[in-house]
Amino acid sequence: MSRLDRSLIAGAPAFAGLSPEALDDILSRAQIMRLPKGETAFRQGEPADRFFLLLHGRLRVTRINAEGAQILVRFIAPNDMFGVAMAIGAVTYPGTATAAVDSLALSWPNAAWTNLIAAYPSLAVKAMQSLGARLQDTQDRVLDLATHNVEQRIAGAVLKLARQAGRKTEEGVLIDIPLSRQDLAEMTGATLHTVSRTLSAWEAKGLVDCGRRRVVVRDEQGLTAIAKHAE
Amino acid sequence: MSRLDRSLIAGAPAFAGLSPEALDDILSRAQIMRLPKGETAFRQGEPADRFFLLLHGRLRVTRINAEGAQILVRFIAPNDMFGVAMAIGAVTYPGTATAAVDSLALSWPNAAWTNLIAAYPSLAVKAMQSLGARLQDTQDRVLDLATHNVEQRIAGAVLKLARQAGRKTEEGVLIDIPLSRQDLAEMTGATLHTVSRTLSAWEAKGLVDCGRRRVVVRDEQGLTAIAKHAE
DNA sequence: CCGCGACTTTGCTGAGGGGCAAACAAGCGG
DNA sequence: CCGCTTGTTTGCCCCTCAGCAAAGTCGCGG
Repeated sequence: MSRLDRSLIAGAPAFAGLSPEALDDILSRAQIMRLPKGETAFRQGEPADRFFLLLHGRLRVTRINAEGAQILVRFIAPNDMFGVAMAIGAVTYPGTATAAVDSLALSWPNAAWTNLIAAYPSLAVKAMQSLGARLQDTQDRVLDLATHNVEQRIAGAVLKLARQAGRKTEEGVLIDIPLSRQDLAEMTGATLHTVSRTLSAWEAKGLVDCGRRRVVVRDEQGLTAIAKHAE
Repeated sequence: MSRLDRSLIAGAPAFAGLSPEALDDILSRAQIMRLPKGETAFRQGEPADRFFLLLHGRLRVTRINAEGAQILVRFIAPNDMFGVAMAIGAVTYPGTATAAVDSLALSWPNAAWTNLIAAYPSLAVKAMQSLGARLQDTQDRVLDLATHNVEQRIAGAVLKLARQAGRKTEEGVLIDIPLSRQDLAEMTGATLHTVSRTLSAWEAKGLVDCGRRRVVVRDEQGLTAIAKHAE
């Protein structure tokens, strides 16, 4: 088995500030895995036996309820840790993580978690902070759902994605993840029909430019205005 | 200054399993505070310099956005820790905690957090788990908002409150917190008008019995049916 | 190069529920 | 015990948006 180079994880905030030896130690317990587009790292309800770090690509995390309704919880970006169910005391994964594009991840067995945070306490602090940030985000989303209408919510979601996964092009900011109308609907609590209608209207006004699973933001200002205060 | 007795915090899950000496040590750095009904432990946006443990009473945590829209984030029960902004790397409190009834809390300066988790690592683990549970809860709430209609959401909220703060009476399960229509509206993303109409309809059907800031669940089964599947 | 499946668009309809307005309790302080 | 503040109820209107239906399109796999 070829050794993994420590540069793989040096960029992850969770491991920031650790010594090269520590990184090597951490890496020595990791397993690398390829996740071709469409494949899942784990599924909701499965026993949570490993945790992960995304090296490359993007994952989509979804959550489904008893009635079969689904939401898109978040996109995972490179250097994000995910599936840390053990840390939060969950025995099963609370969602499903699917590769939105061909991706590459490291994974560790759950048993490594306890050892690692004992050896590197900063890891626990970082994990808690990222959990806290996600809690804030999720609470903001509740506030958004409770107080904004659909058009405002879609605008907010698109702007957020543009910030998280935007790539500048000559036409505007391209959201660099395959993003269907259905995805946007599951992010905003709308139907794909309404999302489609809304994007069409925006396209007519020159705010965005979109195609099959593709959205380009042309007028960030305009969208921000809609997100804040639908006139 | 009178010493605080360790029995005060022995019941808190965060401190479960610690030795009496540890509890005394932790208590020695704490300050006790009375929170008469209506008073706040902290307000959203204030610099977060202390964290808390509720000893007695109930607190209501609210969060408000730039436009002035407000949601009720959660109720804090005795033995819950709250305001642990430092642990999650927040410099200001992300919400406002107000006493819903006369309450009693302990508080520690932020500086104590680092010392405490270093001395008692189980505290960090517990904190992470409770944070994880809250994240799960909040994500469920997003799913709820995105996929259920208002009546289902109100039913869900009432049932949850009955479980968290219910007290059996001869008429049914009384929710033992002053709970206005407005509160329920802020929990479910509805208007107080709609909440009022819904409760009136339920009262007519004998599902609940309610008055000023008071709700009694008479037919838990019936409410559960509504929450799951509005016919 | 064709066919099929996945994704998107658009029209129509109706109901859920928000906004507004006003009347109505129920405590609380004086 | 009265008046006022705070919380609640209810009616009416109208708009947003989901539901249903059906017709495109794009692109991949054979």
